[in-house]
Amino acid sequence: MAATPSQFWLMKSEPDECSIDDLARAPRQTVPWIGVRNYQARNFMRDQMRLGDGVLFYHSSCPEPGIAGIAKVASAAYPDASQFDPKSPYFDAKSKPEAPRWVHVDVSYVRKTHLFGIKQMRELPELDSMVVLRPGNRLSITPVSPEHWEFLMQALKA
DNA sequence: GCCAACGTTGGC
DNA sequence: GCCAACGTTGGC
Repeated sequence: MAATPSQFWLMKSEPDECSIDDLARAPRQTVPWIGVRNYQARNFMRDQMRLGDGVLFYHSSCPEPGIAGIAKVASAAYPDASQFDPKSPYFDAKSKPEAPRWVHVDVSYVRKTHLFGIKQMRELPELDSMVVLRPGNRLSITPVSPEHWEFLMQALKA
């Protein structure tokens, strides 16, 4: 049974760090979405994400930015261990184990798509209200409306 | 490597 | 609690 997810997200990942292929090859095809150090993005994961939510897996900061695949939310939010590791680039000296500042969810592979580039996205009037396309948007996690999700599912079939 | 956008920090 | 300086993001 594959219940239709009710909420949708776009999550940016640098393919140098974790590409859609890396996700497909990961143990149980699941990765912990560590390293988010932005409160708004954290709050989406902590307060709004639910198991099974649909995820557009987006490659950023790379030669071909765009949607590279489909994933899903695979856990509730839990503390990000890297914030307590002084050797990690994500270390946060101000975060205490008894009150972790940063949490994250796990994300699981669903399928790879052809790369749907940001340029292509910007050319489609159907998508022009997507949060991720707003000028200067820097949020690594943005909500996606059911309409945009449905449109993209159709567009990504081909 | 440039630069616009914008979140965060810290002095006041 | 304001706001300037600074750092980061991310497309180009």
